[in-house]
Amino acid sequence: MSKKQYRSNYCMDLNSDYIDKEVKLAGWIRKKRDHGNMIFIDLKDHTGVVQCVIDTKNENFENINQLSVESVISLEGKVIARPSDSINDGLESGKVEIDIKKITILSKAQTLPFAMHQDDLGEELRLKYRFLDLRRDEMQYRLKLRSDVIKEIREIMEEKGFMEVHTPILTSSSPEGARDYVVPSRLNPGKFYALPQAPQQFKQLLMVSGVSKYYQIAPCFRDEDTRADRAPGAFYQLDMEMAFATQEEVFEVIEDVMFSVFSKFRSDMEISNKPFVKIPYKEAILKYGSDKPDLRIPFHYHDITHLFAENCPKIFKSIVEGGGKILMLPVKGLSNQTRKFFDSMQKFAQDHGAFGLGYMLVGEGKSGPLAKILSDEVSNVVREKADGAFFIADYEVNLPKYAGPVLKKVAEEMNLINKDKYEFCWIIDYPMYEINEGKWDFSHNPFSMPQGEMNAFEKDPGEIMAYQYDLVCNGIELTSGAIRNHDPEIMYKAFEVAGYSKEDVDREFGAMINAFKYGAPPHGGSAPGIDRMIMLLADTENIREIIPFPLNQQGQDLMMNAPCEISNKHLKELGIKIEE
RNA sequence: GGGGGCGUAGCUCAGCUUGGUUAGAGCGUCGGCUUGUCACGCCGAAGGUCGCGGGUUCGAGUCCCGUCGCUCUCGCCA
Repeated sequence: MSKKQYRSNYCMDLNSDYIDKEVKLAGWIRKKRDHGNMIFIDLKDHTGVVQCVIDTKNENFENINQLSVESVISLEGKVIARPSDSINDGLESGKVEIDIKKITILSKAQTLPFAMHQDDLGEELRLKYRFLDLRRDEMQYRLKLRSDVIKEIREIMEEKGFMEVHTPILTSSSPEGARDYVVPSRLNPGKFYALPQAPQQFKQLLMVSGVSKYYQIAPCFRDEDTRADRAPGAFYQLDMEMAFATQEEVFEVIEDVMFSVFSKFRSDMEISNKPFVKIPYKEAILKYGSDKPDLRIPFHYHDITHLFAENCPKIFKSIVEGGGKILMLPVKGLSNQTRKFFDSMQKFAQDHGAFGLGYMLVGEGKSGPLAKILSDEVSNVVREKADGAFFIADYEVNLPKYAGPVLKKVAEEMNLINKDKYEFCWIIDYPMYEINEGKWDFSHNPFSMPQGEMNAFEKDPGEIMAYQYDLVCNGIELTSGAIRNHDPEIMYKAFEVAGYSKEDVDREFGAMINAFKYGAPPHGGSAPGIDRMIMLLADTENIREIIPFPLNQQGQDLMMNAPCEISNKHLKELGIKIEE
């Protein structure tokens, strides 16, 4: 077997410089154009396509004539200039073609379940034949982008002095968070490993070990139901953690990574300048109705509750007196919208749990359902901002359900989202606790440090904020992070509020609480979702488009037939009985 | 677990509203013709358990009930 048995060049290498050179190429037959006594072949490899030509004078003619598309061949031939009237300017190799001398058939292809150029295929079919789906140009591009993004991330992190450490895939189940994927243990019958939902505890333990800056391109496993931006099975995070770091120092690292990666791979887009905007959680809810605001939308809610102090219409009165808010959403161009538009927005809001969605237009005079009810003072405030506004009256706790979706829906329907921007923002000052069925529960990560540390607990739990932050881009949550609680006493106290005894904490989080008793540096970090970053970079609506081998919505791999049953022998070895 | 949408040829879909002769199209496949195409062209052919089960009806792809599958979404996602 000679070293270059299959190929001397790649398809896209070939241009006018190679004319009259003998070359060997290998790849797939993407297209055949049969002219009877002459056949054109588009040969495709990972670099692209080059046209090859053969006619009946060649003894290999019949071999090629019979070959199906997507068969794999190696061919030898001479690079020749195309006749001037058949140059293909749409193809990089379009000035030349290969005059085939000899071909070797390396692998015959059956008729494909779908044609390579089809781009409207059902997802089920694509996943079943993912190896073919990935052969298409669009998917090849996404594979390459994913690889390049991860390479870029690694380079930036290494340059900043971070060290990659691999953490276990088989670990123990944790009572907090999503459902775990579990793996039975043969050596310990009746016991189970869990796949890590994130390397959270390990990275904090690494801090205690004296690692100063840790990162990992880490797989995370959560048994959750699917969403367009959430894949079942595994997803990847740029997991990172820093010792002796403040929130600002973590932000600086993440901002550098995001800014570099997004500018490098989408130079056509406008990207938020560093430092990214910081929005306190409470403000985000009142301004955007969401802790994942899409800042490409050029309008937001305004709290105008104060304008209703004296002259409050009946329908709002009980809300205002009960401590609720009146929010105004001024939108430029609103007065040009049809009645049908307002009706559909009203229905949309109600479907999401709103009591109602009033509006007032102030284009020429006042109109709309609220025009008669609202004071001139209010309409003047609207007029300062726009020609019309929606109004919501509700308690703060109800806002995320519908105020955010309404804002987004209005922007989408009126086509007011700037698609040429990546708008980043930090959401900071998350509440440490929230009420859940009458008791206090962690609203985010239980390992976050409460602001004020031990002194925080002098406040009402609902007033305690955590050093907890999210990074959001175009309405998509890219990462959650926190400055951690490294003090066992504060941790016991924090868990006590959420109803955990000291014994509970020792039992459930033994490794970490124990480690913190042996000298733990203050530390904090974050974990941007790599799949979501690539989704934004590749402009796909669905996260599965940028995952090479995703599971479907039922958590199945239709290509590999996973999950699958296992033999009785296998089950017995694991000490497992399947209940019928 | 709840709600919406979809399921007809290998693929993408039309036909269903208003039940009625032999269920169509494009792409793909197969055969024939074709020496300058590059979404090659022209002629022809094969290919269907209309997801599955039941019901209504003289008659069901079409209407009704059930069921399965896919997909979007709510719950869920410390």
